[in-house]
Amino acid sequence: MVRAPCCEKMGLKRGPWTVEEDQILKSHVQKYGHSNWRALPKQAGLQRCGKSCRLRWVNYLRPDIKRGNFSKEEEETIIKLHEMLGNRWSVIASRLPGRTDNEIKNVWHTHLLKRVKQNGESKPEKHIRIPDCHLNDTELSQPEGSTNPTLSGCKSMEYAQMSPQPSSSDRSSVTDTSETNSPDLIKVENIDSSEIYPVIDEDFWSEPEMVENSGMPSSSFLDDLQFPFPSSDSTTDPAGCYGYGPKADDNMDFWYNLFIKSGGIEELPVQYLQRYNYVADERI
DNA sequence: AACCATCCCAACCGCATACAT
DNA sequence: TATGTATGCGGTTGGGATGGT
Repeated sequence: MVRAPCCEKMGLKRGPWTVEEDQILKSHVQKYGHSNWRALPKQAGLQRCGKSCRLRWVNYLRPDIKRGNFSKEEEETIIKLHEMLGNRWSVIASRLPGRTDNEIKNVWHTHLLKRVKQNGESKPEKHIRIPDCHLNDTELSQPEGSTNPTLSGCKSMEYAQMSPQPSSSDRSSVTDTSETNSPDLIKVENIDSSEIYPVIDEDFWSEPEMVENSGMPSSSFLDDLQFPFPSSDSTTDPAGCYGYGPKADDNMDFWYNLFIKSGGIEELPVQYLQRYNYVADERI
């Protein structure tokens, strides 16, 4: 059964916004903020649902929205980021101050996708999906001169210069930060890759200790694995991070990609992920 | 001028996640 | 821990604008 749209319940208005509605919403948000979108339309006297108000504000009324066509540079940035991140429009938008995820998504589908196809710019076989908890302003990059990370195996590692990830509700703060440093655009190529990829200690490269005839790493080897998730109490276990990270799937994708692309101990990720009911075959 | 096809974008929907209790 | 609610995100769509015939 399909859930009825929220606006239908109360006979609330849908469709295009009028100038009057825009004015009411804009002045209300500027005056009182938007701590509670659900209550906002009632307080402001709008016959709209909170979701609709939020969308209108975020995509159109926000004062920092940049209008007009995308510059060549902006388009290049979108293409580049899309190649790295896939359809993660909100993350891409956070790199383009004044542009909304909706706008970027539209531009991608109407212009850029065609251009990319025309130019024969192929999509990577698989995106390296960095967990959201690791995506901050300085973390959108890749190892120098390569599309994919080249880590081989993983025993212990730590992140360099790990900084807290703003919550999704803080998206505007990401934009604001970049604006204070002036550039309209944050250049992908200016980001230091050492800030995102782990610093690996020597033990990292050692072969896993295997249980005889099982194809499985020994339990002591698994127990010794160090995972660099900062928010978890259980830093030795990706599943320990599962409940903490903003997007659990992203965490697993990250690890999966990391391991699968490794040349050293390919058995480990499959076995390890299966331990957490993550069907590896679907991800290959 | 009239019709049709395509483009473009604002707005919507449903799901995932975060947060509160 | 379980459940309910609020918010954010990404995919999709409706309809106005534009261009071609």
